Amino acid sequence: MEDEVDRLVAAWRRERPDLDVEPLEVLSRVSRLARHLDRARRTAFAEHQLEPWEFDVLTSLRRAGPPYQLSPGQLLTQTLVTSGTMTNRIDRLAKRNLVERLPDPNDRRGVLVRLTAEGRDKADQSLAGLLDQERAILGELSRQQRGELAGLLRQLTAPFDNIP
Amino acid sequence: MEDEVDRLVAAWRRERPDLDVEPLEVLSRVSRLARHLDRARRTAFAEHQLEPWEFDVLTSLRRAGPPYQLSPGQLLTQTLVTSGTMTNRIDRLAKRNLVERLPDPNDRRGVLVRLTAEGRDKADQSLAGLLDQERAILGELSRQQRGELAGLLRQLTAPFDNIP
DNA sequence: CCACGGTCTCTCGACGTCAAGACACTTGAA
DNA sequence: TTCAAGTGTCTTGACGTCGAGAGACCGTGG
Repeated sequence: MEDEVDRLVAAWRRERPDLDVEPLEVLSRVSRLARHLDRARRTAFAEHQLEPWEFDVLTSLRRAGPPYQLSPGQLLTQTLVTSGTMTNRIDRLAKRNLVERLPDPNDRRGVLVRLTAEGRDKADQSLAGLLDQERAILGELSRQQRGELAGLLRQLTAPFDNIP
Repeated sequence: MEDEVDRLVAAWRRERPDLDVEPLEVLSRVSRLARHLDRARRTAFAEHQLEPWEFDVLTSLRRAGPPYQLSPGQLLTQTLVTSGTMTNRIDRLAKRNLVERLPDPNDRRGVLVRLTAEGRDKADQSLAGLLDQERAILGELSRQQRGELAGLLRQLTAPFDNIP
């Protein structure tokens, strides 16, 4: 089965035979697949009246375990957005009563963001829905292939996640 | 080497041992890696005074081969953006004299977007830079591993690229 | 005890994207 | 020929993100 990247690579080989475009076979697929996933997630979350960005923040807090609170800075590294964006996100989630902002008792510059009961429910419900959808997408692959894929991707993400 | 997704999955297994979160091992890595790549591309293109979205459009036209022209609709499917976004992109690229808009001789609703000589140069220069950067990122993997990874990713992208 | 660089969060303005709809044109069937 | 449905592009308004910088606070070294 051919995909858009196969066509893209073939076109480059025709137009620029002097270049080695092999890296695109991997990384263009990563970028394009991520865009497809974004769209699929958006429609999946719509059932729960949730935007993808809301899911990202709520589930980061949910994963932290009781008492379900993290600093904005910790949320930054998990969600890969800038600080201005995170401030905005927390504002909107607080307005919807899904999270609340508390002063950090150990650092008066800091703030802690805590999940409300309502926010926790939303996180739990939408996670189940997301996993169902992702299982369907991965249905193409055998269990072993999924394992291989995860391992290869880890080798690429690890440098980004550990060095900076 | 551990990455952020390993930590994420471990946290879910602790907090929600009732759920099978294995799909995240693959798809969360895809999404996160794509964000890292976006950032890396942004800084790489800055040397050429080019934004990632400009690169996407210019190289789509470049790949088309002489006379380097495509309809906005064809550009949509290649870049995975909406039509309103593409109109806006073409406007800005035209203002920078990197592309020009021509009436489609075969369809009076239609428009053709053509690369200017300047636009073609930009595309060629920035592609070489991108490939260098991507090769560095993929340096972690052997040639054979890159091939496996590309093949597995193709299985996931093909349904998105062919069905809709 | 003070000073200073580092850290944390927030503010602000500019920008790019999206979704939905408007409009003009095309196509195929009656 | 005519008309209705389909197609291709553009317009509009709302929204989310980014980057740079400000302000408050921490902590180490002198």
